[in-house]
Amino acid sequence: MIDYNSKQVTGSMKRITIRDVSERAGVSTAAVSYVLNGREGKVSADTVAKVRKAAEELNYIPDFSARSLANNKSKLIGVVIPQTEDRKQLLLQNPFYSELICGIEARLRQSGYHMILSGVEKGEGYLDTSMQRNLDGAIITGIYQESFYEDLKKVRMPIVLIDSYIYDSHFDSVGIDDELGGYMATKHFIENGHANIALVTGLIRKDGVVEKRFLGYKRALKESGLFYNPDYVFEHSVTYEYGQEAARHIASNHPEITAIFATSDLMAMGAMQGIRDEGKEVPTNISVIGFDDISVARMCTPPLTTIKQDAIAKGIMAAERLLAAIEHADPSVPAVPKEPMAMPLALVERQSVRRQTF
Amino acid sequence: MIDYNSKQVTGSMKRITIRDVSERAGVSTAAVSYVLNGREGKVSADTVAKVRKAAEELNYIPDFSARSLANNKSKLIGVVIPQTEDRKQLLLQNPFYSELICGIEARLRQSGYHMILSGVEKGEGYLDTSMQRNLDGAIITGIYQESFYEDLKKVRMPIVLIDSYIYDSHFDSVGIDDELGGYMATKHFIENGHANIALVTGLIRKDGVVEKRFLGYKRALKESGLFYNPDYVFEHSVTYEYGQEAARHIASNHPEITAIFATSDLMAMGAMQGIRDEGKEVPTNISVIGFDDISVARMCTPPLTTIKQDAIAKGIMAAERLLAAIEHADPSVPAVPKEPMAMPLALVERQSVRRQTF
DNA sequence: TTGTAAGCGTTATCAA
DNA sequence: TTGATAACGCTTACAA
Repeated sequence: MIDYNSKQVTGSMKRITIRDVSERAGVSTAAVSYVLNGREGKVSADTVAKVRKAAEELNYIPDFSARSLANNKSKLIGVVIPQTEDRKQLLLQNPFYSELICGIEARLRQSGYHMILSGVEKGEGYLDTSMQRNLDGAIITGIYQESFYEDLKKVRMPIVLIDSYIYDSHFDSVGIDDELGGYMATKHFIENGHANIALVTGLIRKDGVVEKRFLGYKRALKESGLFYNPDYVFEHSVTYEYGQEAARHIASNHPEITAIFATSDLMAMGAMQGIRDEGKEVPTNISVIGFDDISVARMCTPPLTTIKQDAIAKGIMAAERLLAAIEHADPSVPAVPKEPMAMPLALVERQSVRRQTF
Repeated sequence: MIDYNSKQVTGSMKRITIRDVSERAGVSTAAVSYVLNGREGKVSADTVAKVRKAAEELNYIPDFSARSLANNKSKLIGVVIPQTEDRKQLLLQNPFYSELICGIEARLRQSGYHMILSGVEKGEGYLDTSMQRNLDGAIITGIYQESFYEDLKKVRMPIVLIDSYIYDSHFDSVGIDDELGGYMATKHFIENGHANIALVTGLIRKDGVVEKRFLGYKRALKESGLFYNPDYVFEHSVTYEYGQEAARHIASNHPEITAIFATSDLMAMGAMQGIRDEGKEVPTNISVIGFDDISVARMCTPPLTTIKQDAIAKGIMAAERLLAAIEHADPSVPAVPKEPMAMPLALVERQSVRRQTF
């Protein structure tokens, strides 16, 4: 029995290198490199066997830094998610992002990549990080100022944007049909007899998902011949607290409003609380629809009707497309720009919407 | 698909190296290295100025892979969190872990480190990753089989364990006084007149946080002369669903039970739903206390009374101690085992506990 | 105070 | 098929 670890591990011992393996196998380092990288066609079966045996016995573990230096491949993917405004922390509080990350990480690891998860300081770029770390690619979620994307275009690596409507040949992109989602929610209210429907939302920014949901909201109203009232749009931050605040205002100042479409479940849950704060009931007095279908949506009281999207699947898909782009390193194959990927969407009926009767 | 290999993109991006900087500044690469690493005492003020200017003009960005190769410092920290059993995904669904990650990432980035966030396959080790990436340190959350820790001891880097009761001189550790938390919750029930208190919990594993909370539960009972009934312990998985299931069972089969202590908020929320499923009310018929104070705890109905811990602060603290260990690492001096760090705890009274009267 | 040059571990080119 | 060997970009003795 060989003690594989004794050399490697004992505090003062040196790292096992490809050279150690080559010596033990009685071949060159080049041969070892070939075998260990699957280019076995370049060496004899005998050599392959010897190398494998030696590597196994020595418990050889490659050094990715050296690899990265030599061939510019780091097996490292940068993942960027938005931060909270005030504190400098990731917006992981929103379960939607957590699920996204779960999907991304799982898929990446499955292919032997690691994920560097980070936020980005306001106004800072990501170019430095991508160059320092020799990133093989990046997945960017959220929406940033234009200069951020301009920077990103300069760097030579595949990039997948999640939930962005910036269509540029430099970026691949994965999202959902947000306009449709906004339409579906609003339409559902209308079909249930609601006419005065408020929109509670985060900042409506150009090229952001929220803008599209807003557009869908307006389309549904228009299609049904309903009046679009700007006073019914409550726009601020994507937080439970703002949802609550907006709903309180609605419940106390707008008796005619019978429905609230919140562009995220977090806000919808806040809204339900706000309604209750004013002594009213969901959905008896005011109905609510959310967006995302985060896991707590089914756990709250009443369970929330919402537009479901599968964040984990979204993350997996983004990773998948990024990996495809990275591994498609064949310069001879001409580039075919991909259509942005739109993931499926569904209305999940639970108990926060009431059928209005007159 | 986008063609990342097109000439225009490739051609324009030749990497600026330390050599380019040295040539432009008219000094040696050594001088540049000194200046850029803050060892300015080794060179003249004039040289410092020239180097800074040249680096600035060329927009020099160091290559961390090369740096890592040369001096074994990667500025990379591995962060490990548990995975779901069935699917191979991170347990980020539990908001508690999300918050932990927020804290860790923010603190790490502040000091110029990056975080590789990953799960670990069942039965797999972390040794490979740590060697491949030349990690400067690692933060491990959750509890794993013993061989995992044995592996970890072999690798020469500082490691901080979060929420583990494995006290070993190889590891620093950050947690809370879980026994006290369990005691506080149970005591609160007792002070409010409850005598038949159920425990709903994840698997009680040796050295795990749950075991300690369980111990605190028993201590409180004993101290008050109450009978500890093993039938009142419902032990399975840390999920909303199990909390719900257990509570249903309790509500329908144990009319004498008036209180449920759930060892996580997620389970507590499930429990509240389960109680309602059986046509009973919280806290009118059954009171509930949770653990963690995740953000939804205050959003649910009724707002949940719980043992609050600050996950973000916990993450920051863990990162802080890891950085301290890394930066004062003196290879010649054996590490001085630190006392495990215990973060503060508090009972947050909301509306899920009723005062029993007889 | 400065510069030269020898590593660090891999990959990949090019003769043999 | 093979095996030297020159990069890759940086740090750091060691010389000058």
